[in-house]
Amino acid sequence: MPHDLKGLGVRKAIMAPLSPTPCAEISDDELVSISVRDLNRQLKMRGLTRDQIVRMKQRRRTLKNRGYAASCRIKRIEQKDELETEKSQEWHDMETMQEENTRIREEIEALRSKYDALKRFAHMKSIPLPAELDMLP
Amino acid sequence: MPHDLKGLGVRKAIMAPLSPTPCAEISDDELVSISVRDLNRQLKMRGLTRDQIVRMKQRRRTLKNRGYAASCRIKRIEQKDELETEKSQEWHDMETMQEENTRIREEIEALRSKYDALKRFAHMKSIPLPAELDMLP
DNA sequence: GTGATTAGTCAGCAT
DNA sequence: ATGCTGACTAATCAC
Repeated sequence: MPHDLKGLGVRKAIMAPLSPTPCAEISDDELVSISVRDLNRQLKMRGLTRDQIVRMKQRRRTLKNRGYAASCRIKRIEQKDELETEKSQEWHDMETMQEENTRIREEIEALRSKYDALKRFAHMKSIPLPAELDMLP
Repeated sequence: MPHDLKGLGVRKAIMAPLSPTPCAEISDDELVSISVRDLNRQLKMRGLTRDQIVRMKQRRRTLKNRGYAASCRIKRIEQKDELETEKSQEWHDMETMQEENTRIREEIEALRSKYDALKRFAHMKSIPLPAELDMLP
């Protein structure tokens, strides 16, 4: 998953002390994005000393690390948001089911009383009910 | 909330470059824990230069910051754990309610068929039922 | 080498 | 001064 290093709230003021090398010509954006092969080509093209090359490589690594750290933070925030979203969704489902449950309980209550009324009616009319119809589960 | 700076996986190797001051005698543990007043007393007692005092104060701040960062991370982890715990608890409650719901639905079904049987019985015996007892809600 | 993660440093905000 | 947090550096680990 190639990550987009841009737009991550970079603290540019801190960059300066990291690049005391006046050999520039290669921007940070290029430095982190071009391939190692191309970078080596570029470094050789301009006549950089061994030391300057090492510093460039280190700088590349640092810039990469900066991006990794940023995406790590973003990931953390996204996971937290996801958890909270799922939680509130579950809470909502819970609420719905709770209501459904209440509704069903009322329905059962209504059924029960209707059944009782039916049995009272039978008793009033002195109609004997078969045993299996006399008892409610 | 005074925080416990100990046992936070301190990278001691990194401390060295921060204290090039040979004026020690005050350990890091003391430095972060004693009050400002006591620290000032100690600094005056030993004859530290203006510069050394500034460095000591800065070092104190850095040590404090190290602790703050650690507790900040711990807090983040705890909050995440809390969220996950609450979520799985809700999931469990959900499961329970789901079962309850199913149970009630079966109960209602049983009631309904019993009621129907009662009505069929009445019809068989040619017993006229009052309208309000003939219809189920 | 790349990417992720952890501990630590520092700046900036709020108290 | 203190405490917290975001952004960054550096170390370390897995691949």
